[in-house]
Amino acid sequence: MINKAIAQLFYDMADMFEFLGVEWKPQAYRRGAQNILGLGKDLGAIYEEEGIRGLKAIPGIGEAMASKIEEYITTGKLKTYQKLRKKLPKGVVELMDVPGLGAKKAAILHKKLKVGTVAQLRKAIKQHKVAKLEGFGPKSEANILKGLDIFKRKGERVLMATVRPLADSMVARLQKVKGVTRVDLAGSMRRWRPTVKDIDILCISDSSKVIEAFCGMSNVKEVIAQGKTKASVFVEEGVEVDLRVVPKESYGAALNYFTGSKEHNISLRKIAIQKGLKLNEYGLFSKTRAVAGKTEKELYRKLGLPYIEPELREGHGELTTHQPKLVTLQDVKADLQMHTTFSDGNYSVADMAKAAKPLKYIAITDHYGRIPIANPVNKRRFAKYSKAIDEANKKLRGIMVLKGLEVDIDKEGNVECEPSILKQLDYCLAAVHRAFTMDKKAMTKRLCNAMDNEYVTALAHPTGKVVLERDPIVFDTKKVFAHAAKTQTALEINAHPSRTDLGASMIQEAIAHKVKLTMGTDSHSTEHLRYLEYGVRNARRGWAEKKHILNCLSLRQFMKAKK
DNA sequence: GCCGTTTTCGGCCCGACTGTTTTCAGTCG
Ligand SMILES: Nc1nc2c(ncn2[C@H]2C[C@H](O)[C@@H](COP(=O)(O)OP(=O)(O)OP(=O)(O)O)O2)c(=O)[nH]1
Ligand SMILES: [Mg+2]
Ligand SMILES: [Mg+2]
Ligand SMILES: [Zn+2]
Repeated sequence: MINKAIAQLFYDMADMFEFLGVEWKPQAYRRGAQNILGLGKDLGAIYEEEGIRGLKAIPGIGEAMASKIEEYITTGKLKTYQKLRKKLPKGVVELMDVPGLGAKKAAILHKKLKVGTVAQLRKAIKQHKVAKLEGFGPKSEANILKGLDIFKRKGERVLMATVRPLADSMVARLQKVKGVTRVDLAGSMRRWRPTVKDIDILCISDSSKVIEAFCGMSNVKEVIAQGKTKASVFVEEGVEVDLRVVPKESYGAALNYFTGSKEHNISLRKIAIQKGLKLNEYGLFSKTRAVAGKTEKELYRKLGLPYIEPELREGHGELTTHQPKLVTLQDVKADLQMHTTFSDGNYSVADMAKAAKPLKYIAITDHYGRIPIANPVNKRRFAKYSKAIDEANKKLRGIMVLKGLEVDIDKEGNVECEPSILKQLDYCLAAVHRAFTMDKKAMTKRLCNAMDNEYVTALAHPTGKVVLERDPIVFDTKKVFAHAAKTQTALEINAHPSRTDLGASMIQEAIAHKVKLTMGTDSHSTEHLRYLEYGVRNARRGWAEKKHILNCLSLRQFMKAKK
């Protein structure tokens, strides 16, 4: 999709406008970018079908941005962006990425000291030139250095799954503090974003004692800010943790505020204004009288809205689109991707099956083919593999093991496995494991060819991305999703946190194309089976319902419904 | 730059914490 590229250009333009002190355009461009990301439909397709008018129908996109989108679609360039960029090279705007430096201060540094990069900023501080500037002082220098050396750069993110245990333990520690009656994870963690910038924790307490306890925790390396109602710390684990403390009667409003997203919050606050009310983290107010605040449900109701699930609160149309009943973990009856000692897994077929209960069925999908690193099953070892699954099924009670494989797709889209083997499978995953960079057209053809194979049940981790590490492969989503629907090939929601593939927006797009989805944890050990919850949360973020995911079916129905 | 059944002009979410500002701007959530 071209959407991401255009949204990024708009975000960059917003930063540059902000740096230049231009009013309102930053907000406007960010809103436009945000809404483009939440579209679930390709801008190119919209332009093709409905032209400029279609583009202007997108909220936050008017004359100016629509014609910029048109320019980018037709020429692949954006003149306004290039002009701005010429004036403000990346290094200059990146000054705003230093914690504590915003547009105003960055602009002063650039203007008065000719600082154009982070390295030059460091040098200026060493010469104590910064402290002499108006609006700066000795503490500013120290804080900027801290920001550079200790804290993360703005926008730097970590995998949510890696910090979740830390977050849970900090919640548990806060629950033990005297006077604290409730603690919740909030922010992007409560929304189950695959990556997070920080850990946000909300608690109820009438005293600010909890703030002292929080800032004094053993893993706190640096206290960034500490006040009466909130504090921010940087912990040894290398992440920022924000705590917000409110009284009981504000808890619903505060949980809503701190869960976000920012865009969702702003939309709710605008609705409040329209109703002559005011919404903040303490409650919903008519003049000074609280109309709601204790619970989130009450808050949404008083705003005339249904309760919105946290996973949907991204400012992606959740207030104007009917919210379906989203899939839940209990709906999922099976885990459809995992590995055993037959390839690169650490446990036997029976071990994985027993650990996967109370699921009703699983697919063992060991690697097949030639990648030596994954110790793949091959033609010679397949009989033994097949027999092991049959034997396990004879002994197992309450869970059924499907015979699967994860086979490679070659550059042309051929599935690298003999039909004589494929036809013995209950469930065949095909995946791109090499040659990730290809021409878009060729990649699209490659995936469509693979789906033409009558034995391929689903494409595993369809985009091949590794979160924060490897970019997705590039293909024409419209063509691939249409072909998946046509050939009845399912697309996988790989639940492993570092895959999260398909991701939320593509899940939404796939559903719009009537594509069937499957879900698998890609477990290589029994420990990984719990990642199924991440898969479900990701599916919910993609607005998926039970009916969209094949492994919500009973085994019998699943066998009938799959390709 | 975008938007509107009370507006085509005048708004655009609202509050906490920090530092050098002697009364509040900047940054952030
Ligand atoms: N009303 C309002 N709320 C905000 C604003 N910025 C942040 N919040 C709220 C919503 C956020 O979800 C919550 C936590 O802020 P964070 O900066 O930690 O963002 P969030 O956790 O959503 O994402 P992250 O993964 O941390 O980048 O605070 C804002 O400008 N206005
Ligand atoms: Mg956060
Ligand atoms: Mg935060
Ligand atoms: Zn794979």
